[in-house]
Amino acid sequence: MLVFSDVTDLDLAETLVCGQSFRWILQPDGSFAGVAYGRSVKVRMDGSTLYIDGAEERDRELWSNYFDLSEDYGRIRSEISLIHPVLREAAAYAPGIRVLRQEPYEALCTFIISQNNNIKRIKGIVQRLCDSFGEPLPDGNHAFPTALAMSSLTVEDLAPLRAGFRARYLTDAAQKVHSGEVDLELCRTADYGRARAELMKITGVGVKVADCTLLFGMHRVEAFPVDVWMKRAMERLFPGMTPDDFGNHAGIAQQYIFHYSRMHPEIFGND
DNA sequence: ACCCAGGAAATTC
DNA sequence: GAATTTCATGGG
Repeated sequence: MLVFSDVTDLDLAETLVCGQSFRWILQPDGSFAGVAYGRSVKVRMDGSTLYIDGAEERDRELWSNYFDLSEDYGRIRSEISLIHPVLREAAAYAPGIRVLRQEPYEALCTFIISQNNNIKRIKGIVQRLCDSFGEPLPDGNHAFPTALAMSSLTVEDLAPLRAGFRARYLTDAAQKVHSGEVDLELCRTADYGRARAELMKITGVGVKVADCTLLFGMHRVEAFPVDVWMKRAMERLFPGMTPDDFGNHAGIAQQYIFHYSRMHPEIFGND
């Protein structure tokens, strides 16, 4: 059991099941069970104390990194709140959202799966992908499969996932990442346009999936993914503004806006 | 039966 | 080149 005290600006429900990660499952006792970096754990908060059950002391840095605990989200909220009053309201609405630092290849695959899909079904496909091809862990869960493990699979092998037309996108991603044709490490440091173009070499990766991969897998917080929800939110809440107007923490602003929009569907109703 | 879902490729105009 | 259609699958 790992314990982090004095944790602020973290709400597990807002952060783990709001559509940035697809492997966390709410348990009957209120904790969240999930796997990251090949570690299967259950996490819960009590006040400002974060408990990670099943984690080892030597992984303290790994989990601190995963939850981005060294970042001061209060300061970031203050800064982005100056950009627009509605952004201030969205950030204040769910101040416990953090941008997780997920594994790059996992973020890539899960957001390939996400296209023209809904979160519930995305989770099911990801679950079957891990159970079928991920390394088994001591408690029966499975790590996210590596690009190596997936590189030898065919679309027929992936049929049980019921991923539909996305199956061939996954095999293409696995092969290009494993071969090095697509360099995920380069995407961490290259200038943004270059990083995005690198990911878009993969069939099935367009601007939006690339932006999500960069934001959630490489922690490129300048990314501002625009999906159907964000497009509506931009039109209704931020008319005339573009992603460039949201600053160097645009990705964090995006998460506040995305969550706020989904929690207020009436904003977009019958015009 | 119809529409939509954290889009992108394929086709058509 | 820009606009439209198609792509599997499942739930409402």
